[in-house]
Amino acid sequence: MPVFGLIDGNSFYCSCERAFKPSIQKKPVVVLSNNDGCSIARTAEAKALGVKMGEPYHVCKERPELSDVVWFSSNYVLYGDLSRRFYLSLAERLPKVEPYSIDEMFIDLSGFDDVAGLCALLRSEVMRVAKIPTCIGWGPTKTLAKLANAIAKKHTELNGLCDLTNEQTRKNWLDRLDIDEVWGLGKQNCAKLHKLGVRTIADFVALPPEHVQKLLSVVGKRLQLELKGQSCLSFADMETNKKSIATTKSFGRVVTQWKEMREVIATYATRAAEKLRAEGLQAGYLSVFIHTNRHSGDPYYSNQRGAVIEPTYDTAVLITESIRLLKPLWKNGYRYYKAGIILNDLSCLSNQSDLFSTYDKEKSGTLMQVLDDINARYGRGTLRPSSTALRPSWGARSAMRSPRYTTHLDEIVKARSW
DNA sequence: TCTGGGGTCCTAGGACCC
DNA sequence: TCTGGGGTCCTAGGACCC
Repeated sequence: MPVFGLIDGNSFYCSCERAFKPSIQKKPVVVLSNNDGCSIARTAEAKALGVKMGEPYHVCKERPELSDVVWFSSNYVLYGDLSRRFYLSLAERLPKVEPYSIDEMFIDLSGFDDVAGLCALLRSEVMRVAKIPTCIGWGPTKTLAKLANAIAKKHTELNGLCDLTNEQTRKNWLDRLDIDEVWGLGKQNCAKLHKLGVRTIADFVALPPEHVQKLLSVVGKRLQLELKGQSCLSFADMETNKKSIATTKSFGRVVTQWKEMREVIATYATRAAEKLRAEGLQAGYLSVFIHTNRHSGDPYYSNQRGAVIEPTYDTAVLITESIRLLKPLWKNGYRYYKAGIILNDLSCLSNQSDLFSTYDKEKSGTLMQVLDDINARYGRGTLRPSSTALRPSWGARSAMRSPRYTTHLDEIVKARSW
């Protein structure tokens, strides 16, 4: 029988910040979203003080009881690098590790005699190598592993481990836990189920499957089977490619001029193209959106447009197409606050020139390779299209970003300051 | 002044085809 | 009076996740 495990980092972004700052080990720590907009990671101490997930920073700042909180702008370069170390320390000891997000991985624990002993070892290794405290849950399906992990996190007396392979143990928990603990049952679905009087996970599991499918589609039906111990979600094939690549960001200040918006879109398209090439992919569908801020009281306007394009990974082509899509979206007089580019219909790139191609793919490939090589060596933005901005005035704020300790030599930890 | 960014999967409905 | 049906592809939008 397969055993699925889920390991995840506790308050991952905060733990990354703590890894290089012993002075904040016991302090309440919060990491903020892009643009220092709202809270996205909180330590237990910060949660105890009442900092909510997604709470705006400008509101938190005014609360006197939060004066001791240590705030950080997000530092994705640092978190990404520690996530890589986290992954490597697991991959060294396990046959299959499937990263699910930056801070959690599914692991294959099938066939081990002492799973609890192994998991305790994995936790201490991740702590040693990446300085990240973790929890591990496991069971016969992914959904149960995820649930076990949530239990381990909440119940500190379990020492970070929770085993749901035993049917009786499982039943005890399912009787006690509310349906909103289930991975995949969100607000809307829980509301539907509450209307039917379904409260606990055991209640949900007891519903007739046809009934569940009618209410929650095949997703709900699958969830129910998974909770019963019948595995429907297998380990993902690591070869499977991404379905979409996006660069969507709010600005550090509102944008009101067409000239600036054109620069935004060119910059985002350039970044999206870099991500695309880093994955060895090309895109066959491109969409662009812009909107104003719906919270600010400004007149709200939001629009989006997409188009099928000849599959490409070429920055210049993607910029041209993006600007073409942007033109009909633009309306003078609005205070724009966010824009984005989304690439879809991704396929592995081929260098063979298409018979009907309107541009020279071989030449484009060479040029992009040179561009990426130079930027890899000398830093992103060393070589860039003239329509883009390197440090634009509309760029995001991140006043409280910690040093990128592990990836930038000039930002390395100082053992002693002179 | 100030409320994230980047993903996945599923469904419905229109266009088009024979 | 009676005016097909079934299939595919594309796109938009909803719900969910971290």
